[in-house]
Amino acid sequence: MGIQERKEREGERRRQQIIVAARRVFSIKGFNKATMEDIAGEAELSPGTIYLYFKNKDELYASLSLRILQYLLIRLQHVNSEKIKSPEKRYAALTRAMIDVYEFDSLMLINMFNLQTNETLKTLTPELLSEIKMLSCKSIEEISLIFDQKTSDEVLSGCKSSMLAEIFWSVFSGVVLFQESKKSVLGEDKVFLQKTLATAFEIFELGIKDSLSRQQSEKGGLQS
Amino acid sequence: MGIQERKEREGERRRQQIIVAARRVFSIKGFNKATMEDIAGEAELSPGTIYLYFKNKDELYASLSLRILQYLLIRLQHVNSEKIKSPEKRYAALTRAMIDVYEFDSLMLINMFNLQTNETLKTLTPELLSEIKMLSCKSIEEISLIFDQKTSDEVLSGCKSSMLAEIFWSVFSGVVLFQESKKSVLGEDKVFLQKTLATAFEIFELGIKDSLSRQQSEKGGLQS
Amino acid sequence: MGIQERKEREGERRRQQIIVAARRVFSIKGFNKATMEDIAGEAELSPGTIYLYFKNKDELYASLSLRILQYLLIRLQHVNSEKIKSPEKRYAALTRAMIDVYEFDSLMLINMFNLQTNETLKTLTPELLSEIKMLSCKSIEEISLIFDQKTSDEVLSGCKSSMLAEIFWSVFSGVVLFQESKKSVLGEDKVFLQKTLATAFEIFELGIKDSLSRQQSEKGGLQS
Amino acid sequence: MGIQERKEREGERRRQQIIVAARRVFSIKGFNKATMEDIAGEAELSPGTIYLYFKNKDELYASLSLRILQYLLIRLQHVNSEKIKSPEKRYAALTRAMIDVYEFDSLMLINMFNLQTNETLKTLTPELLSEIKMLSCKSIEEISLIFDQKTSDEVLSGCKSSMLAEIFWSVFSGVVLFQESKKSVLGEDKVFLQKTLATAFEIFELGIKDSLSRQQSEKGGLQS
DNA sequence: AATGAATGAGGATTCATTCAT
DNA sequence: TATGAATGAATCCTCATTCAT
Repeated sequence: MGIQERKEREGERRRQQIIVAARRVFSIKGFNKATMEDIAGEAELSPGTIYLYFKNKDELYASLSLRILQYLLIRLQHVNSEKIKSPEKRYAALTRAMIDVYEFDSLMLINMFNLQTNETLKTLTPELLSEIKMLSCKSIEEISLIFDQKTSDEVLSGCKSSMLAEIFWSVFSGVVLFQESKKSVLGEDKVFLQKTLATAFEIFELGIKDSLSRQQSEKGGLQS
Repeated sequence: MGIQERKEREGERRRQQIIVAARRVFSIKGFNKATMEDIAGEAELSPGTIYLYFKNKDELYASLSLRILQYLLIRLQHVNSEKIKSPEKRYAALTRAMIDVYEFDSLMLINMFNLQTNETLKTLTPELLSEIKMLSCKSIEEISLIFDQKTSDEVLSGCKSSMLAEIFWSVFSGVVLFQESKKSVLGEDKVFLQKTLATAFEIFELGIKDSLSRQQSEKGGLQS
Repeated sequence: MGIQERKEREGERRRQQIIVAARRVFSIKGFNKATMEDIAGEAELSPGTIYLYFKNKDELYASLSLRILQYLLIRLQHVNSEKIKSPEKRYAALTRAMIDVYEFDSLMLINMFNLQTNETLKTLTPELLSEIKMLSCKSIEEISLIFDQKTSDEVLSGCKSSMLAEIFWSVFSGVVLFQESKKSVLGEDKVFLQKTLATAFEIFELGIKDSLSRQQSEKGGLQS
Repeated sequence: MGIQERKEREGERRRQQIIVAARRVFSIKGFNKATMEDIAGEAELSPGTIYLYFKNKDELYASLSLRILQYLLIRLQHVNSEKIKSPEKRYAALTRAMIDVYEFDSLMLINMFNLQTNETLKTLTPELLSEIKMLSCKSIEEISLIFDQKTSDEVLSGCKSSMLAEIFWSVFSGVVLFQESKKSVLGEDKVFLQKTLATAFEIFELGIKDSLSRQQSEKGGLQS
């Protein structure tokens, strides 16, 4: 048992070793220009070894997303598990969670966003694909839940909260990707992503609050 | 001259023919998996012919972005040229412009957002790259100007309006990309992108308004 | 039309050029040890060109069999079309046909026999596979027909003639392969295959004749 | 010594274990497509272990032939050692021996026939190669001897009997391989190989008898 | 003796790009 | 200008074999 366990842990370490190398190489060279040999070299392994842990290049790339998605989901579930009553505090916790995720591994986060609108998805193992889908859906649902709880006492339907969740997620991904693109296109050196994110979330929060209060008084607005 | 002109116009038609085909193929297969032969087949031309009009695959891909960026800039400049006084109406015009751009060619728009954090950028001709940068920057500036005019009479600094512009841009791209990713990852069939976009902009607008009014009274908040 | 035609003929020439090279290389190095680069080199083409005419290595290998199978079928159909009355002469024509096929291209013939009991079959295009099956079946049927006509006036059922055809075919392939193996295993230099084949066919003929005459008198023997 | 012996016996058991697994895998996937890992898995051993018992893949494959060849030779020697006088009974014993060999291990038999015209031969150790050659030659010689004895009192030269032996061998291998190919190419489900073999041998026997009797009377025919 | 993770050379295949027509 | 056959470098991936444990 102890041996079995140690071996599995050893294998997991290898996987991480490869993932770390792949992350570095992919983020420098991009998916297409990065070769498996590059990654093997970065991981100080031979190319063949990578294939002991990942079926092919596409799956290796997609696996990068998995870790950040897992972290994201755990972080969001944690927010919900705290059963925060005040909507404002719940929203603040959500915002904090997203920024945490970003800080946890921004490179992988960007990889993930790229993956999601990418041809690579179409060539993945069904297992990996459904794992990614499952994690994505669950995360959106958790965000939705945060908004749902928040707005349940404020007369907003569930359908509305899922849309809020999607928009919130969009704002997040949009800001992250835009900041990334600024580096390459707009030539900005220092990126104040956190500040921008915080501002974006703040604007978003204010907007929702206002929307809610208007709905209470007018029973109109966003529902249409 | 007449002949010269007709030839040029003929050439421009060919370029468009190729661009249209490339747009279709790229949006179905993605940049990496799409081959020049695919595109040539779609355009009912031979591979060699494409190289008479585009230096290589990367430039062809980048050209797709160029057209939409040009349209975007023109649309934004038009908003500003109208010298709308009321901040609310100016914001509404901006929102309308963005949705126009989206409807003009959503496929290319998505391509462009992908391009920005993509390896493709790294291999472009300097001319094309700077063209893209220039258009992107100008567009952001135009948006910034819209917010600037809006808020100039509302005690917000220029730095603030450029950040608003960036966040607005992020929200836009985030929503567009998220809707795209929903198709492939989340498995949604019908996508109500326009509605989502409208809602996102509405929330954003409410948030900004609230932020502004709070600033007036408290002289705090977002500036920090 | 003339241009179209010339191009097609040009393409067919290329195919033959590749097939000839492949035949040489496969027969020297065997399937596994022969590389596509070897074949390309032998054909004085680049590796990529081969893939314009053959889907992959397996299909190229299988295509070698196609030509000999086609020749075989035509040769057998010709025998049947001659409507030879005398059973002895019909059998002689069959024997001659088989030896012709062998002389036409013995290397390809051996390749074909190897192919038939080979894993390669499992990875072919359905089209190519069914082409091979069709040709094989038709050839056996033609042989069967030769025996059928021969024995129709000799009280043998169709089932019997198809078995005769299979055994005849087996004798043929067995002799060919054995002679080939003698080269590599038994170290024989000069191969008297024709003589051996002729003898085998002669023995086979005598055996059938005898069998038939016995059946007539005894109504027993082979049918059981 | 006791320990030594037990170890050797243990080792021999392992060899057999591997051979049995290899036979299965090779016959399902063929030589090229079968991997050492496949075989190791089938034998419930690790890849490394196989290399303790067999020098490499080629030798393992060749070893499969060795066993059947050894069995064949013993069986044929047994026929000759019986000193059967009647030519008919000797021939019947030969036929019985061949069918025995087929039944002993048809999979390996087919493998062996494939081996003979295969690239594999070219990479064997000289020792193994000469072992195979030796067994093959001896077997042919034994068959030849059976015919020789048969025909010695029937005025046929030794050259003639060796040719008979080769043809007999060819008929045997041809029928076996053809039946195998029927499975994959002709799509037959039930294979009446034994019956076909019996028929083929019967035809062959009748042919030889007839040939011999004709020779006696005419002093012509096959000798040429 | 047995393992099985790691190796890395080797080969099939692809595809952007060219160029003779 | 247009073609599309040909190219061949580049790269993914396999798998027989090894060797430290």
